[in-house]
Amino acid sequence: MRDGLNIKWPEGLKRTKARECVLSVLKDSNRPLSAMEIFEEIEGRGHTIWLSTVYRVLDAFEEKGLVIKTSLLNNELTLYDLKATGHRHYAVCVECHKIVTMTNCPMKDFKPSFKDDEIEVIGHKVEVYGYCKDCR
Amino acid sequence: MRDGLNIKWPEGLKRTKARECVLSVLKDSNRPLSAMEIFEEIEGRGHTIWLSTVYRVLDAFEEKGLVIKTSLLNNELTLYDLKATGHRHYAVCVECHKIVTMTNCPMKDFKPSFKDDEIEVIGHKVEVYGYCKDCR
DNA sequence: TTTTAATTGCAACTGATTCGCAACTACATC
DNA sequence: GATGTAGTTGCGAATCAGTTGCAATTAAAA
Repeated sequence: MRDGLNIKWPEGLKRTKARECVLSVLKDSNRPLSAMEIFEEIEGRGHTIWLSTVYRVLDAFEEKGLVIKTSLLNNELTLYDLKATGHRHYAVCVECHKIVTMTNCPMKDFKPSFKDDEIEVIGHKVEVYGYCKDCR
Repeated sequence: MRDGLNIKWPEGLKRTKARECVLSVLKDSNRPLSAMEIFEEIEGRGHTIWLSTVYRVLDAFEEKGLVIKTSLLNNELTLYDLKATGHRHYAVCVECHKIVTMTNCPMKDFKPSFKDDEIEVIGHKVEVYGYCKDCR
């Protein structure tokens, strides 16, 4: 559960039960979730939804900038989180796949330089992997 | 084509035609390649190979530490490169998917801090995205 | 209340990757 | 050089996360 997120319903999206459910699950989670986890949480709360609908809702939310999609561990994990939680990076335990939020960002004050072209940078992704307390 | 890579044949792997082909294609490329690109390049050179074999060879090479597998753009791209080219990161053009090598690393001299756990860091991945010269 | 475009339920599909297994081959041994 | 055999590959079938098509449903504008 997280409070203090100021989330406005994205313009142009109808307020449907499926979308409310997905948004609510994301709000209540303190970590990014996979589509399957979101699906199971919604079912667990006694609602009915289809996994394909979860994907479609997440796509729509991502397009509206409400949600960020992140893949970790070379595609083993694809996770979704509210953008309102702010710019952040994650560390993944290679053993148990626990996700730990990083509280700083290496790209702050860093200027990438390139070899054969000059890239106009619009974003970046940082992923740290290692062992969590329980797994080492 | 790249010279100066000191690559020794990994211990415990038989020297087969399929593996020689894959290794040679990786050596000759100046950028990371997808399994499909490697497959097509081998076919283009007049050899025969199966895509599943390419995957198996790449897996074996990765396990032996000869090759590094990297996924970019949330799984849109999965690429393989020789580890001998050294520690490096890539920038991807979100438009044309051109891959540009970064010549520096933001994680050098950076100490990540974590929120709910202490991760023993064993590695990291950095991905920069933006627009290349041709696409902006 | 009516209208209608957006959304969902549902099932079938896709594309990248993996798997199973028989046939083959590199290479150690005779 | 011939032989044995564990490791490898050819080949196709299977898998699996995610996507798509379409008819039925629904939010919300009129």
